[in-house]
Amino acid sequence: MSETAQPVRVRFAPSPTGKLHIGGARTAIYNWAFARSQGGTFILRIEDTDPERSTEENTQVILRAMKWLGLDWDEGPEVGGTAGPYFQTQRMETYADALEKLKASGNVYPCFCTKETLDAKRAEAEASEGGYSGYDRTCRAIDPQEAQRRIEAGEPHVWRLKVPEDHGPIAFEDAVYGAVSFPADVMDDMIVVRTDGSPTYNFAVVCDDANMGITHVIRGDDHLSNTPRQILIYEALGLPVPTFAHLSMILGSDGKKLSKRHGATSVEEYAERGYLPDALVNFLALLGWSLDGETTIIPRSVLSAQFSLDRVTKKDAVFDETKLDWMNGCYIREMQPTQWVDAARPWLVKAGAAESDIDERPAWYAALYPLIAERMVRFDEIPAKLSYLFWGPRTHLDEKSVNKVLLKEGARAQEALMAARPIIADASIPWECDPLQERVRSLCDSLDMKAKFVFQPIRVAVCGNMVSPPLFESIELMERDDVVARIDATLEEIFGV
RNA sequence: GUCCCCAUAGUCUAGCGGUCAGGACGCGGCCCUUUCAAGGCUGAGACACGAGUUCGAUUCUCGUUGGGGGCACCA
Repeated sequence: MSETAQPVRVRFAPSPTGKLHIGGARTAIYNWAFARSQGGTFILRIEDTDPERSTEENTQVILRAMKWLGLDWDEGPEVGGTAGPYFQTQRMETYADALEKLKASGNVYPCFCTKETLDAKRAEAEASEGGYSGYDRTCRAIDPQEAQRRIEAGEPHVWRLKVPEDHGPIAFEDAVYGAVSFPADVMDDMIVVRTDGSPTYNFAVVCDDANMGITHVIRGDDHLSNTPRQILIYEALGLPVPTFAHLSMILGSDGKKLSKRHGATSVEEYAERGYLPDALVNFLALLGWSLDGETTIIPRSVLSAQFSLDRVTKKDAVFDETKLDWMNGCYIREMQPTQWVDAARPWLVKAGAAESDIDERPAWYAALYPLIAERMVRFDEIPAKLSYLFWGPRTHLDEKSVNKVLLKEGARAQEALMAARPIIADASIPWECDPLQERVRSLCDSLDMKAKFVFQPIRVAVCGNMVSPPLFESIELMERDDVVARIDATLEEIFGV
């Protein structure tokens, strides 16, 4: 990025036609990281020119997702900026100005062909041997005087770019793909302004990027073929062409473009399922970029300092949720207990905690962290894994666990439970993990049982399941009477004593 | 159909003419252990194919095959 001494300005430009999806999020992350690493400016622009599909609600969802991901923008909605406004629908006069400029320079001409005849021609061409190869330039041949008369007579028309006849191949140096070249003769005279006077996507993008002083256009691969068209517009407008950097696609596990049937595709859904924004950012950053090929846990501080376009891959990447899970677990294990409580709050409530209780006993909730941190990868596992802490005196026995640990062991399990019960009920023993555990361990010796034959029945009785966080660390966090009550209930329910 | 792009294990990737082809997820084994995890050690697993260029190709060129994207008065 040395050929331009000017400061870096990049933008992420989503259309509010849906939620922020995974692919868009990665594009946003790369733009953000590139701006941060270059000391540049990161701009957020909303491309809402499609009134049919754009909604205010989607705009809000996108802004919320950006904030959740921690991708702060320097210019854009809510923060403003000198290159605004940042909604395309509010920049209509800039497109009108650009059109006037193109008319004046003769780089554009009116086209009176109706959508219907165009569609018919295209259908016909597609059915024939050669296939469709773009607009046939019928109206380009119309005499300017004649065209002017028809416009004044009120005939509906669009404006098309007059692609130079003698234009050589359109070549550019993509920051990711390297040298890319398109033959100019396959470019048709694209529509730049529609019948209703609104700009088409390619035209609006060029106007905005130019007016906003964008130096690097970092966007999805699906725009690679649009790039030569946009370059033609830059040229017609006499504007400098920015550096382009195209990003490969993110595919689903079946190698097909990521879509609804692959499950969660929006950032919002990942938040709801209990992924940490730092983990998602880290994971997405690595989908097409590497720091050194070795490092996988990359904090955003490193990302924002070390990101570089020359380490971006050209190959499409498959989104592998298994690895995201692992990475989320890594980030959970690095949290501070109080931080974890904050993040876990909605799921703790689902597990049975009262909001007020979380506020009143922060230390107790923070104590859950060491019990669960290395046993969870997503926050939505919390209800299933920690609800036993909120059962009070009742227990909810898992059938499979009962069969395997209590019924199958029969007398031995009953014996262990009955022997452990007085220890747990003994008020002279401090209600703490270590002394309780110590006493139960020595019980194993006196009963001549292996530890698991004593611990597992207690675990099932108290936690309801043969799989749980550490037993006495959990018991310590509960009330003695409740624990005893659960053992009694189990004894009665399973063994009838 | 046409134009453009891509190609290292199941997945994410390192590599930029000579490497035991490296790392991570996942998978197998062992250790630890009251369950499950986490952690440590360890094992299996890849250069799509075919021609060139070269003393030597994963790496450079061409072709084949496979995959992806564009070709709208959508963005």
